[in-house]
Amino acid sequence: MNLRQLQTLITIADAGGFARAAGRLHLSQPAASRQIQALEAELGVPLFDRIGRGLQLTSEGEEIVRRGRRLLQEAGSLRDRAAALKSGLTGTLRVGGSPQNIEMVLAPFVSQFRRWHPGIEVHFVEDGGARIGNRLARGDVQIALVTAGSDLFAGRLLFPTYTLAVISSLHPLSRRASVDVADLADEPLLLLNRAFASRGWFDAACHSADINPPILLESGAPATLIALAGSGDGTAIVPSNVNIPRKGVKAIPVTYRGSPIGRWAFVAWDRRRFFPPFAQHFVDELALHTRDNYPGRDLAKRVRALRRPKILE
Amino acid sequence: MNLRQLQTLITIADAGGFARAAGRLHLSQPAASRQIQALEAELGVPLFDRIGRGLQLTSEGEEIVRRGRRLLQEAGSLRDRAAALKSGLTGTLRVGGSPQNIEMVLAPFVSQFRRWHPGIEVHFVEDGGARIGNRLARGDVQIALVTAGSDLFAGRLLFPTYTLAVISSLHPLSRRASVDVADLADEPLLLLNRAFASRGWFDAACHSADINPPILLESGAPATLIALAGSGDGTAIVPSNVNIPRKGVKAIPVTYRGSPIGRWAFVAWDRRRFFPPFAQHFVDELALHTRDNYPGRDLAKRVRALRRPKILE
DNA sequence: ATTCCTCGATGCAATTTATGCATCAAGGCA
DNA sequence: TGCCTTGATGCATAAATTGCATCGAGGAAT
Repeated sequence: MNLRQLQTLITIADAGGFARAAGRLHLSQPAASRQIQALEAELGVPLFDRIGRGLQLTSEGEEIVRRGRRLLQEAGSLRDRAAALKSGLTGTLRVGGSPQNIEMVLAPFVSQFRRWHPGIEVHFVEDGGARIGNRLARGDVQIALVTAGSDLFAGRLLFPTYTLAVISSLHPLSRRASVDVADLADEPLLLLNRAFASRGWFDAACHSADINPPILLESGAPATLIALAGSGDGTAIVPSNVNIPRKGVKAIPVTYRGSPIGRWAFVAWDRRRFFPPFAQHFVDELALHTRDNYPGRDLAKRVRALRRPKILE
Repeated sequence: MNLRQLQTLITIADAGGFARAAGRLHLSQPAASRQIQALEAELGVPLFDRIGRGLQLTSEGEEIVRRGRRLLQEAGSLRDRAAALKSGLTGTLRVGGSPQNIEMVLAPFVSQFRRWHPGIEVHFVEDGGARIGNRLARGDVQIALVTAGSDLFAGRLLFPTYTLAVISSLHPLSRRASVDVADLADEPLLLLNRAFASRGWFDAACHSADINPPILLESGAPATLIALAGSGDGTAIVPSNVNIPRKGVKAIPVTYRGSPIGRWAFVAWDRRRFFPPFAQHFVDELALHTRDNYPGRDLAKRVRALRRPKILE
């Protein structure tokens, strides 16, 4: 059985004759005749009563035609869908990021992206910032917001992410424009756990500076750390892409030897995989969007007064 | 696009590799590879990311696979349905007959037939007894209950249909075992219209006997005629397949030159058309059923005492 | 009754399509 | 580094589809 044969069958049924149908299908009459013969042979059921000059579907034929119509319709819809996917106006896009980046960067952008590309279904995949890269390599996501790259990935820079010290407004350090890791040597610290990429940067800086500050709490929830810092219980170290309340606390860039600690966030995709057109649009528009909108942008001017953050990779 | 290609695509997606899938499909690996290439070329969308040793569907591929599954499932269901139709256990049967025959013969039988063949859908097509033959020739019905045949039709005898005179029990003729058309010469008659085949038989007999009885009423409703006859308003001439009440009236066979006037009813079908197995069953079982059950059977003994009715065709 | 015309079926040759074999290039693994 | 597996490709072969010419049958017109 064959979509072609079914198409022929239906055309013959509609046209009321082999010759007429063959014309419509740009086929010769014998070809149509043989297609129906093959179909009848395979299904084991006569589809037409050949009565003299006329031609009429058997009751079996009628049923096959009904079902064949449905089948062809569905096949057509598949073709249409493929064309839509090809055009880039439709498709499914899985985007990965850390919970913070999804909340602060991707979600706001995607709500706009969805309006501009109603055919594209965007799905978020959330994972710790340190594990997003694997997800991308494995193909779980087509696009990821990361701070560390790989040869396998192509990418595009978006915005810098700094390491911030969040302290109570009453704290003596809160008047400073920046804090060096050395200054934190004796501060009781509120740190994120190692699932956060930013934790790695801070640990590395502490190691290099040869300091070992006391760790009061290690958490997976930045908000918890910030709340404790607000109560004066210590200094929270968080990346600049977290949501920081306007009142009660101050966020101050952390530096090491005068340079802010951080990485550029960039949007990455897998070089080895097919990268559909709408994914390219996503990347382009995201880059445009984050030129002016990204978490911690209000700190950027203060940071630029120090020095440009180091970019790895 | 092709059902075969879709099957291959899906098998590859499930098996996770061209070679493995090719094995399952009893195909060589290059053949599978080329089918996918053709599909990708036609749809214009890459279906797989070939990453090193591994293989993974693109998001487009995933969607095509989903839809392909549905398509193949529907195709399978079409095949199954065709097999069922072939087996003769399922199908649609359109049966034609006069309203009287449908009411008195077909409906009672079909309610039994449906129990024995739950897969067969039986539809009735009702028309005047004189027009059923055309319906059969045109293909509107596959099977018809008729009294007049044709070279085009095959058929099987079922039961005799006599012409009856229905009169009030008070009428002087009501004691007789039979009535000759000649006896009706001066009776006021209640006749069916010419859509009824039986009307033709009676007219022919009157013409042969050279009589011209007064026609009181010509109707399409046998019950009306019988009701009037019951009130003593005349003699109703009806075929023996109508429903005759037990009280108030007597039904007496009408003869011409000593022979009852009538035809054998038979079940007919179109020689030129495919006759599915279940239709054959229908005919066989209907013949069996009407051996002992047919309208007017209680009169049959009285008629046999006269002479066997003439059968035309 | 006869002739003509149309329709679908069939024989046959040609072409297009699909397949298998052998082989290649690339990536993963020991 | 060498080996093994995986998918892609060149090429020859096999299978299928198709078109042309033609046949036989059934209607329609004369």
